[in-house]
Amino acid sequence: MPKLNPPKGTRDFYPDQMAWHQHLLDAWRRVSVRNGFEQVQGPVFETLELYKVKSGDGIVSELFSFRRANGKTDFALRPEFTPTLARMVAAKANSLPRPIKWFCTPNACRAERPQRGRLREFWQWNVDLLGLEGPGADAEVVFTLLDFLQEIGLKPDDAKVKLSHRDVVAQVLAGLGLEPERTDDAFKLLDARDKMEADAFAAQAAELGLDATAVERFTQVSGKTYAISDVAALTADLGLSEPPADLVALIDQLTAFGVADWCEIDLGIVRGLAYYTGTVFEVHETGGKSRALAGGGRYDKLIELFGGPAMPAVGFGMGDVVLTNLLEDKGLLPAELGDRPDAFVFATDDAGAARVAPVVAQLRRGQLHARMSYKTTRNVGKLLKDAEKARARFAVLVGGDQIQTKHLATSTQQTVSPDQLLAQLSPRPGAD
RNA sequence: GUGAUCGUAGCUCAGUUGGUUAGAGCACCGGGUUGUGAUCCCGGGGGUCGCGGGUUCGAAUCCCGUCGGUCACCCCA
Repeated sequence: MPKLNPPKGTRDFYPDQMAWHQHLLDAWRRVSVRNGFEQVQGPVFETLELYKVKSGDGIVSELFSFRRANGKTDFALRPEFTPTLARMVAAKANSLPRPIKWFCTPNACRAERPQRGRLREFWQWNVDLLGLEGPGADAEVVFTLLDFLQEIGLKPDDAKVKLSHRDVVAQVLAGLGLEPERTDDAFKLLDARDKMEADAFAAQAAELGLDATAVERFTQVSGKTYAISDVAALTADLGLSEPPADLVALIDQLTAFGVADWCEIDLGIVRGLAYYTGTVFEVHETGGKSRALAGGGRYDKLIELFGGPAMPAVGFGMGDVVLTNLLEDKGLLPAELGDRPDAFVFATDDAGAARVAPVVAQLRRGQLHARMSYKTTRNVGKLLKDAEKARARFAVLVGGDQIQTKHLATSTQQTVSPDQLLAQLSPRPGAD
């Protein structure tokens, strides 16, 4: 038998890792729900065709695609959730109450070589708000994202939402003399900016037909971030007579949601995707060079593209890999996340051994998380140590003639009758 | 797909110019100290040195190849 390794770029979740993974999924869900989003789910594979709608044939090499033996249909493991979401919304667009506020936390697979922050299988939190126009929807989605970052222990010093707006950037570029049909090329160049030498960037900008002054202004502005309160400086640097209305409206809404201190403006953010139509944003670690923690924006034409009615939409995705890396670096990964037992039951003498199973059964039927020792030793010290290691709230010492409970945090020990046991061990609000 | 770098026990590592049956600490498992979370003691499982060739009387050690991990490029929905 050859070595059976997990496939490249996938992870096995042993109990320790699974405890964190579940904690993360729970946090994503908790934050989504309190922000008014409903959970959805779709298939882990779709027809290959679905993934070509948005991304074209070029996407195929990045997918795990397959065909059944003797089958005629090509399928692919989902590389992202958005096509599924668009398909689901398009299919029932006219019967769904609006706005549509959905979230999900699916896994996704991409056939790329793994590296830091990117694996071949990952989990991604998707939050989408459809059927609602205007910057208020954009801001609510951004608020939800920030609500999570705060929930997980991050502060505005740790990470920032970099906001931009495609129309504003396009407007600025036009003002600098860019031909409208070259706007997409300019977006691509902006997206690649961080990985280019300054003069190479300037040279390519010049190729777009911008003159020297325009290139300089464009370079300067796209490489700079502005505090959300500093739109005046941005306006001046852009040489505009008044602040861009779209940006001002968005800022006003974010301020109303109380998250201005998390946000900054960075017109260099355009996102690679061609389908974004307005607001775009990414979350980055402050000062960090790692890839974006999350990214999203407005995609008002997408539902149409998938055969649905015209419907405005805004959303974002956040992967588990980069986030976990960041939290690990910052020491924010919580320790001891596993499920704590309410009781750890063991026998203190041979007569007690026969009574362990009934006690455990009673506790479990009473909704308690009860574990027991599988050891034959009657060494109470050792067994208590096991109870402690299991992080149980109570040890239950079962002897032939009595049952004792020991609250491990306080070392309070008392003898209880069998019919009192369940009530005594049941968690009370406010207690541990 | 391109490039760099690393592979000895679950983890961190040791292993002398190549030389008997490859070691330690921690972790894990069982037991003891006639028992209450410490300390201590005894015992145990676990490695074909990533894998495959080659050189050699002899390879964890030298050479070649390959696989895997990590990082960067491409791409990033």
